[in-house]
Amino acid sequence: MIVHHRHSWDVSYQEAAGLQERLREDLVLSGDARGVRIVAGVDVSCEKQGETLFAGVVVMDAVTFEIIEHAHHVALVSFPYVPGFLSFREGPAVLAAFEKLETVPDAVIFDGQGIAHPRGLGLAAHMGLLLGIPTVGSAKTRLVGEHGDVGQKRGSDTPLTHNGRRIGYVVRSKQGTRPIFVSPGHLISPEAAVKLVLSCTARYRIPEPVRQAHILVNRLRKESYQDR
DNA sequence: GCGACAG
DNA sequence: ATCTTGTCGC
Repeated sequence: MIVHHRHSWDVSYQEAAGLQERLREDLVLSGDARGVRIVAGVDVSCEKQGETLFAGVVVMDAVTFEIIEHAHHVALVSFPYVPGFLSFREGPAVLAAFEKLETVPDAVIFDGQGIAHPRGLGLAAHMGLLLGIPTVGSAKTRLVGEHGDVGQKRGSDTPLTHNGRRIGYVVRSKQGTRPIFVSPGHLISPEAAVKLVLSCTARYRIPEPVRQAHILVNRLRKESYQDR
C-alpha cells in the first residue's frame, strides 16, 4: 500500500518530542470496529547483536483468522531504544513493510502503545497517522497511566487514565495470564479498540494478527543466522 | 536525588 | 527486545 511520509526520522530526541506533540493533534479518536473484515498485525524483532530490525505485517480475515497476505522489511538500526520514542526506532522499518503490502487492511493492531504514551503518540498512533487507516495499540506492559484491578475472566477490563484523561483500557485477553494494555491509535475509540482486540483474541493472550506477525519476524531472524 | 520506563 | 537451561505447572 502507499505510505505518505510526512516528516524526517533523522531528528534529535528534543525534536522528536516536539514532533510527537504536534502530530498528536491530528489524531482522530473516534470510530468503531464494526465492519472490519480484514485486520493486520505488526511486530518487530531485533537481531541479537542489536544492529538489524525485522519488521513484519500479517494480514488476515478478521473472522476466520485465515492469513491473506504478509510482508516484511529488514533494516539497520538507526535509533536506540528509548522509552517514549519507540516509533523512531521501529517506524521506518514498519512503514517499509507496509509499502510492500498489496492489501489495504480495515484496521491494524500493533505490538505497543497507541495514545497511552507520554505525549499521546505511541507507535500505533504514529503509524496510524502515516498509514491513514484505523490502528490500535496492544502492549504487553504499561508505559504510562494508572488503573485499578482487572477482573479475572477473559474480556474483563478497567480504564487506563493519564493526566485525567481516559487513554485506553487494561484488558484480560486470556484467563490466568497478565492483562494487556489496549489504547486507540487513530480513527478508532478506546472502546472500539478493546472490542477489536478481544474479537481477535481467543486462545492466546496476544491478538492473533500480532501473534502471527511475531512468529513471522522471529522465523525471519532465525533464518538470517543460517546465512552466516 | 530517586524511581519509572512500550520494544 | 535479546541472552539463556532447566524447570515448575496447567
